[in-house]
Amino acid sequence: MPELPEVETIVRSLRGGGQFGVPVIDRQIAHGQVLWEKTIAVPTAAQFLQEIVGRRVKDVKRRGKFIILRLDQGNLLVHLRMSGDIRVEASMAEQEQLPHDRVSLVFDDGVRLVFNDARKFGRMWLVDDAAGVVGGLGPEPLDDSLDVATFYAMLQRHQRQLKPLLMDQTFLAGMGNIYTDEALHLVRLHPLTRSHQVSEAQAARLLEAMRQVLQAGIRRNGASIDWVYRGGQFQNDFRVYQRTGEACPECGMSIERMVVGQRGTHICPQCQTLEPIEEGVDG
DNA sequence: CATCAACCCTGAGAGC
DNA sequence: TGCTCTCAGGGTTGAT
Repeated sequence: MPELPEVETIVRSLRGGGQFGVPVIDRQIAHGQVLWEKTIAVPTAAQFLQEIVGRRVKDVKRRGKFIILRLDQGNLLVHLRMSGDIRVEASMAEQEQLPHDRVSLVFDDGVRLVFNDARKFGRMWLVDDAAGVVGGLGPEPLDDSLDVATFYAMLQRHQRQLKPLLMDQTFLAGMGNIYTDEALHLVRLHPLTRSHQVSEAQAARLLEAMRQVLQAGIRRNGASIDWVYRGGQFQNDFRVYQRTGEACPECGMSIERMVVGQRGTHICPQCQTLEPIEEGVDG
């Protein structure tokens, strides 16, 4: 499931130097094709096809789990949701229509960017102002401007279950199911811990743990789960995610699966208890 | 405000 | 083999 590290990997590729080989920056869109209309969230598919013509990609950025292609006029935003993926085909020879292709953009030199999405949850927006789409997002967890005091204060403002709160994109932008489970295990916090009961010391360690797993994910080009998302290696480093029944890397206890906020959640029942642990938490 | 169910979808795995 | 059923999962919406 594309989360921050997977999206970051794709953004870096689109900028050049990544697995796509061909950067899209400075390329001009000659025309587009929409094979599944609902993929275009804004405007209508027909308007999108009309308005996208002639626009040039000036930059590619990430905000939370959104890919933002800054154009010479306006912005094209992409959210991969569950199963979205982007590929760039350099030459006509390698261009082919694959199952689940939803939108393709052909540049004036023949290079093609294709949005493929088996589950059809992914969306694209063509808007003047990106803030209209991503304006409500919380801070970036990897941004240095998010310090411990700020993060602790954010947790104090809510009395919610920790895991759903961390995954709430208006609270923090980019955390998904995988990296949240991994970070919580790293700091031995139970996913049902009430956010306002997290101490400042725990908040500091949690922020550090989130950064640690996100950066590890980026270094490994993201995580490839099942058939979704290709090229990542971070799935080999999972501590608890999808490791139900396997031994906790810290204590050897069997990893358990539970449901929190309607999401499959993986914890070590020995390391991550709901009762506050005053001793031996450091690790 | 916090929580939850339903919804959008389809591949995959289980059960038969 | 092949059919049917169930589920996962990010995010939105509406209800409690």
